[in-house]
Formats: sequence, C-alpha cells, structure tokens
Amino acid sequence: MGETDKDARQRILDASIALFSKKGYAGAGVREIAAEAHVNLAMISYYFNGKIGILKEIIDYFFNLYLPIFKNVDDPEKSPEACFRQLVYNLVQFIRQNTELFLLIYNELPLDVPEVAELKSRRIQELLKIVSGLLIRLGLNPENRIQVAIIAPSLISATVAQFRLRPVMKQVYQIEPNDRYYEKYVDTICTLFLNGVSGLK
Amino acid sequence: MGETDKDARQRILDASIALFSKKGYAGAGVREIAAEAHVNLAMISYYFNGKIGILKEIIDYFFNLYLPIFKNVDDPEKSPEACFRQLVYNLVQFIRQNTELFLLIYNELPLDVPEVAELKSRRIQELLKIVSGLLIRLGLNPENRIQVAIIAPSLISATVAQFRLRPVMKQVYQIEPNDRYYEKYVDTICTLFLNGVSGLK
Amino acid sequence: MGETDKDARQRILDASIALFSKKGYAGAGVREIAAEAHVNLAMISYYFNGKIGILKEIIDYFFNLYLPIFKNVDDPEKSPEACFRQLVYNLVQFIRQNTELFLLIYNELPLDVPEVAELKSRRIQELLKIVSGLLIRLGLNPENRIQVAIIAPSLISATVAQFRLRPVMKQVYQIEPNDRYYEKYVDTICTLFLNGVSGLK
Amino acid sequence: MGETDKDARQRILDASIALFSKKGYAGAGVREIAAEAHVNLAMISYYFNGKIGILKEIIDYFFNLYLPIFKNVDDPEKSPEACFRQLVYNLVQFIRQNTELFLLIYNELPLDVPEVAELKSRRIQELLKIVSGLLIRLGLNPENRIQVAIIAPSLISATVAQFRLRPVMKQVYQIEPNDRYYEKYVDTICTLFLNGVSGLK
DNA sequence: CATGAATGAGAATTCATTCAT
DNA sequence: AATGAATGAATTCTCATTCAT
Repeated sequence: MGETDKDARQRILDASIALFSKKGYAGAGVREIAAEAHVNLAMISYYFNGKIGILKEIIDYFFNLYLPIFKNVDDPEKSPEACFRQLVYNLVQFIRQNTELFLLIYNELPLDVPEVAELKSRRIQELLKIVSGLLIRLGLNPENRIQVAIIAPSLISATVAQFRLRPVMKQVYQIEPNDRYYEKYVDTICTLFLNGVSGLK
Repeated sequence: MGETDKDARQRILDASIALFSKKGYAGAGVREIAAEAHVNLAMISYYFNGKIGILKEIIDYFFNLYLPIFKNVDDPEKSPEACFRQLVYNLVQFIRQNTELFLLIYNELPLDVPEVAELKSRRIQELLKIVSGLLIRLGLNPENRIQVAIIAPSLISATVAQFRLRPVMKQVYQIEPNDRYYEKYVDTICTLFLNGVSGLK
Repeated sequence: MGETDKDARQRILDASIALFSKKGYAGAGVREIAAEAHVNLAMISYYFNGKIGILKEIIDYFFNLYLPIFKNVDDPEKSPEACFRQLVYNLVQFIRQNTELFLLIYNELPLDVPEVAELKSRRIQELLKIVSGLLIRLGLNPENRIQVAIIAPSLISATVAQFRLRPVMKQVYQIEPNDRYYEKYVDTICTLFLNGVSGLK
Repeated sequence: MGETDKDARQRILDASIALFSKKGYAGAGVREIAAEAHVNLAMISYYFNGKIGILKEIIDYFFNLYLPIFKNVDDPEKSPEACFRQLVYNLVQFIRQNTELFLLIYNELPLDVPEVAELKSRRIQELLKIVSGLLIRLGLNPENRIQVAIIAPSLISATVAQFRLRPVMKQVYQIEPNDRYYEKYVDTICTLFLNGVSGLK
C-alpha cells in the first residue's frame, strides 16, 4: 500500500518535471500530467493539493539537492582555484543528471506565479549568498559588491546556457554532448572565469 | 483612422510584451491583454489571428531589432577589443531599453510552443552564426568549434543574468540599476570575457 | 454607381447561394460570404439588413423562378401525359441550371430558422397546391386526398435525389451527368410515375 | 455509477438528435444541447470529444440501425414483390420510430462538414450498394446501371418526403399521421414503384 | 457606396478541482 | 488508495452587426 502510494506520487512528480520543463508551468495541464504519470486525475489533488502544490514540492526538492553543491566545495585543504573548478564540475554534473528539473527551475524563476513567489525569492537569496561567499574566498574584493553581484549569476547563467540551447547547439555546431565534451566544457568555463576574475582583481 | 488602427495594434503588442514577459506566453490570457491594452477582446483575432499570432509578430519584431546589434559592431577600423566592448555595450543598452521584450524572448526560447518552434529555431541559428563569426574575428580559433559554441551563448546568458534576477538583486546586493551601475556592468563583463578569452587562446 | 451597386448585391447573392448550399445557412458565415463575393463585410447589412435578409431574398428569388415551371405546363392542347413529361423535363432542366439554389432551398426547408418560417411555409403551400392540381388533371381521384398528398412531394423528392447525391453517384455508379444521361433520367422518372399512377387509379 | 454514466451520455445523444434534426448540425449549439440534456456543458467534451464527436457517433449509430433493414428483407421464400413491400414497410416503420434521427441524417448528408465527410461517404456507398442489389433481385436489369442508380435513391427520397414536410402536410392536406394513414402510405408507395418498375422492364 | 475598426454576445473547448463511491 | 463523473469558471476564438469616416 505504501509502495503503490509512493510510486504514484513519484510518477506524478517525474511527469510534472518533464512537462513543466518542456512547456512551462502554465503551459502544462494536470490532465496531461496525470496521463503521462498513468495516474487518475484526482490523485494530483489528493497528493499535492492541486497543481500549484506540485510546483512547490518541485522547488523544495530542487533546492535541497542544489544548494549542497555549493556548500560542499568549500574545502580549506584545496586551493581556491581547485575549489572553483570543483564547483563548476559539480554544477555541470548536476545539470547533466537533472537537466529537466534544472531548466524548469531556471526558466520559471523570473515568472510571476504569485503562489510561489515568496518561496522562490527566499531560496534564490540563500543561493546567491553562498555563491558570493565562494567568489570572495576566490579572491574577489568583498567591498566591491557590484563585481560579486555581476559575476555570481553570470557564472551560473553561462554554465546553463549550453543546456538551454541543446537542440539548437547540435544543429549549429554539430556537437555531441558526451563525457568528453563536458570535460572540455567545464575546462573552458573555468579557464574563462578564472582568467577573467584574475583580470578584475 | 490610420491613427486608431496603429494605436490599437501597438497597444496590444505592448500589453502582450509586458504580460508575456511577466507570466510567460501560456500564463497570460487574451482577456488580460485586451484589458491592459484597452482594446476589445475580438481585436486580438482581428489584428493577429489569435494569441499565437501575437507571439509570432513579437518574435519577428524582436529579431529584426536584435540582429542588427551584432551586425553593426564589425568595424575594421577598430581593434577587436574595441569591437567587443562596443558589442557588449550595445547589448546592455538594448536590454535596458527593451527589458521586457528581451526577457520574454529569452524565457520563451526553450519552451515548446509548436506553432512557433520552426520560427524560433531559424532565428536563433541566424543569431548564433553571427555571434560565432564575431568571436572568431576577435581571435578565437575557428577550428575549435567547441570553444566558440560554449562562449557565444555564455556571453549572452551572462549579460542577461542581471536583468532576469533584477528584483532579487536589489534585495540581496542593494544595487541601484542606474547609468553608472550599467557602465560598471559593461566593463566587468568585458574584462571578464576578454581576459577569459585571452587565457583560452 | 448604380452598376457597381447592382454588381456587389448580385455577387453577395451568388456567393451566399454557393455557400449556403454547401454548408447550410447556419454553417456559412458572413465573413466567408463577403470574402467570396469580394465585397466589404458591412455591405451585407447595407444591402440585405443582415444575414437573414439574404436568405429571405434567396427564398423569394427561388420561388419566383420555380413556381412558373408548374404553372406553365398546364396546356389544354396537350395530353395529360405530355404535360407531365413536360413538367418533369422542365423541373430537371431547372435543377440542372440552378443546382445550388435548388439544393439550398430543399435542404433548408425543414430546418427551423424562425425568421423565415412563415415565409417558407406560405411558399410551400402555394407550390403543393399547384402540383396537386396537376396530378388531379392527370387522372388521380381528387377525393383521395391522401394519394395526392403522397405522390406530389414524392415526385419532387425523387427527382431531386440524384442531385443531392451527385458526388456519391459518380463514384458508386460511374455516372457521367451529361445531356444524354439527363434525357434518360427524365424518361425513367416519367415512366416510373406515369405507370405507377396508372396502377393507382 | 454505470447508470449515471450511461444516462448522461444517452441524454446528450438524445438531445443532440432532437436539436440537430430541428436546426441542423451547425445551427444547434452545445449549450442548448447541454441544457436540453440536463448535463453540464463540459460533459460533452468529456464523453464525445466535442460537438463533432456527437455527430460522428450519431452517424455510426444511425447506420448500424439502418443498414440491417435492407439486409433483412432478402427472403428467398417470398416473392420479389412481397420482399419489396416488406422493405418499404420496414423503412416507413423505421422512419416513424426514428423520425428525428432519420431526418437529421438525411438533411446533413449533402452538407459539407469536413470532419465527417469521409465517414458519411463510406456509409452511403455501403447503403447504395445494398439497395441496388435489392432492386436487381427485384427484377431490374443489372446491366442498366443508370436505371438502378435513379430508382434506388428515388425510392428512399420519395418515402422520406412525407416526414420532411409533415408540419406543412397537416395544414395543406388535413392529414392525421396515424397507423391507418401509414398503411395507406406504404401501399401507395409500393404500388407506385412496383407498377412503375414493371413499366420500365 | 465603400471601408476598416470596433463591439458585445456567443461560440466551443479546456481548465483545475471536487465528489461519491 | 483509486476511480470516473461531474462541476463551474475561464479559456480562446468567432459571430453578426454597427459605426465613423
């Protein structure tokens, strides 16, 4: 009984992530989700108290996975550069493994869905503080708030850019997104930002 | 009569850009748009053949404004660095002046709206080719497709990141987005990328 | 000026007959009609006081053409059989020359369009009385109201059946609807009914 | 639960038949149907996938009732005349018991509703082939395709004519459509066609 | 006469949710 | 826990008509 329960719940979450990611929260319907999850329509309200409940749960689920990535790279034994490289590597790995989930959050972030506005805002602030702290430990001047404010989100946006455009990238650049590619990817982003930040110091 | 015509059409477009930008294409309703534009509901179908027609027109309108930005910075008289700085400056100016329009396109880009899929794909490819060409003229190795493929979208995403998060940025970093701020902004992004790219060569 | 006027009016009528015939009165829209007639939408109200006005005019136009067919075959010089054959011949010729108009009236007849109910009813009664008189002159017993009541509409329905099913008839029976075919058609219907009526006497 | 289901579905079908028959498919609205069926508006899409789905179902329902009438009269024990009389009798009985359904199909047949065009065409061809076979077994020359092609649809149209004009018939001929009337009706049509066909042989 | 814009009512459909079972 | 039916609001779109020019 518990088994079936958990299954259905999870199937709804999985289907929602896939569909919200593809069509946006507003663009995907509960019927669609129920069909994709092989679940009766009414189960969505039963488990999540409506469509918005799914989104709330996804947001929480996401940040609980996502924030640790940034917390775990702060290793005093390693050089700041190594920490930074580790962060970008972890970030790319995370996005590769949770592409739909990540894009869904990234795309919905700036959209106005009143019911989750507060929730989103709180989580993003948490995140930005962590990233900022990290950049300062990498050598940026903490007095120069603007610099930090610019580079922190830029880093994440720059990293995610590939994944947002994946379908187009394949066509335009004939890229095959395999392990080797993402190795180069991490390396390029790291070099770009590490050299860039050096120049700013 | 021509006056009224242009007015109503334009008001619909303006309202749509504002609302699509805020709530996403799927999240904004035609009633809302009509109300915001002070226009009768039926005028939307009259002028644009339905909601999707507005989006198509917006996409075309956007790219017709946007692409020239990239085409116009290729001045042989100037150094590559100057060209690059000019590009980022123009880009930031453009986004500042068309924030909602820009964010709307940026956010809708990866979403699946079958009726405009082809249109979007075609325009993005156009864009990526131009930006890639620009980066190569700036010194990146054209043989190294992957590098170009990574940096081109990263540059744009990094630049737009501020605008996507503007409401949060104010709270977290106490930033006042005025002329002076954007001057620094352009400078920071340019230095970051120019130094970064140097490191990659 | 009068020229253009008359032209536009007539084009609206022609387009309406074609479209009403194809899609029914309710199924055809005024925009469609205006487009087909190469006329501005507002002209329909101008000339006909709205969509229903077109239908009224068509009904009148039709019966003013149609009723004389039945009146003109009552020639005392000819035998009743010859008169009957003349009637069916004229009827088939009329339908061939005004197929769309005829089918439109035939199909709309039983439908409930309150605004023209009275008009239709009056015209059909006129018609039925004429046909009944004709059948009596052909030898049917006028006392036997039921017989007349059955045969009069049957004759017309039987005659029009071909035209209603024309697209299907071609496929099923490989019929080519040319002059020769309609000669046989008239002959068959006449023989069928004349022999049939003889048997009933 | 099965009860309620079947009831609502059936009530929608019944109401649709009544209204489509009265006003035509295009002239009747789903709101009207839902009201007449005492059903929530959304149930129409729920059960039939929209208005057109009702029509499709009605067409199928009709022909599944209607075709057997023609198949079941081919009794080798009886004379061809007896078979023919049986057919007309069955046909009239069927139309009396399903007047609205029959008229609806008859009236919509020639109208252009793209979504059901193929469906209609297929069913009518089925029907015509059966009726043609029947007429040939009744003595018509199978070589004379045109004769068969004319008489088959004429028979049905002649038979249905009364029902189409029922409101007018009452006024013009003071007919009371009771059992005795329809007995005479069947007899008249049969004599008419049997004598008529004899004359053609 | 003719036009394009505008209107408001109504069309069909879809939405997320709820209910009884 | 799970279902299918049902609901009512809201969706987009189309309708016939009218108006100012």
